[in-house]
Amino acid sequence: MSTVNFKPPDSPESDHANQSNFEFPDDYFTFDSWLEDCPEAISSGTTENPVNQANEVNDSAGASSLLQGPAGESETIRERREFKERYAFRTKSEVEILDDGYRWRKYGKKMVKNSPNPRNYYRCSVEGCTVKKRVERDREDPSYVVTTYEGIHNHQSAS
DNA sequence: CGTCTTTGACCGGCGC
DNA sequence: GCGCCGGTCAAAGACG
Repeated sequence: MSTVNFKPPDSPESDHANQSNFEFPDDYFTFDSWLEDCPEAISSGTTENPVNQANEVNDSAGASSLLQGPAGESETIRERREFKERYAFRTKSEVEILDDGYRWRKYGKKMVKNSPNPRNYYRCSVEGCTVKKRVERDREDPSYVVTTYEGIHNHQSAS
């Protein structure tokens, strides 16, 4: 199954636009303001199983670069609150190209040091839509894919 | 013919 | 001041 129809929670009201039944991933997470600002929040009260999931996402994400310096202990990290709506999903899939009903154009690939797997950057093909998508494989579970949506679609599903 | 993938290079920020 | 790292761009090619 390379095609998974699913609608992000930030989607407008076009629920049953052309897909009313979407497969809900095994693992699924949503972040309103990401967790790089308060990594403690997810590790102190939101975690039921601190074995992986949120911890994995947090650790494998860019947050690690902010937390890697326990010696420096910079407190000015949280000064940056310019993030928009960001949603991270952890899905069990063979392929990272999950079709969510929108058209994505890949604009970059990068190898992150924290992960042996490359990270893919996608962007919505629709002009005027600034939604971006970041897809990365799980560091310890190659069968899992971490998809991070950034922004909100200001148009209907184009597909 | 139009659209999208790919790859390397480039850039800016932050850390040291 | 330099180096590292993540993120983005851009040209060429592939593909339908």
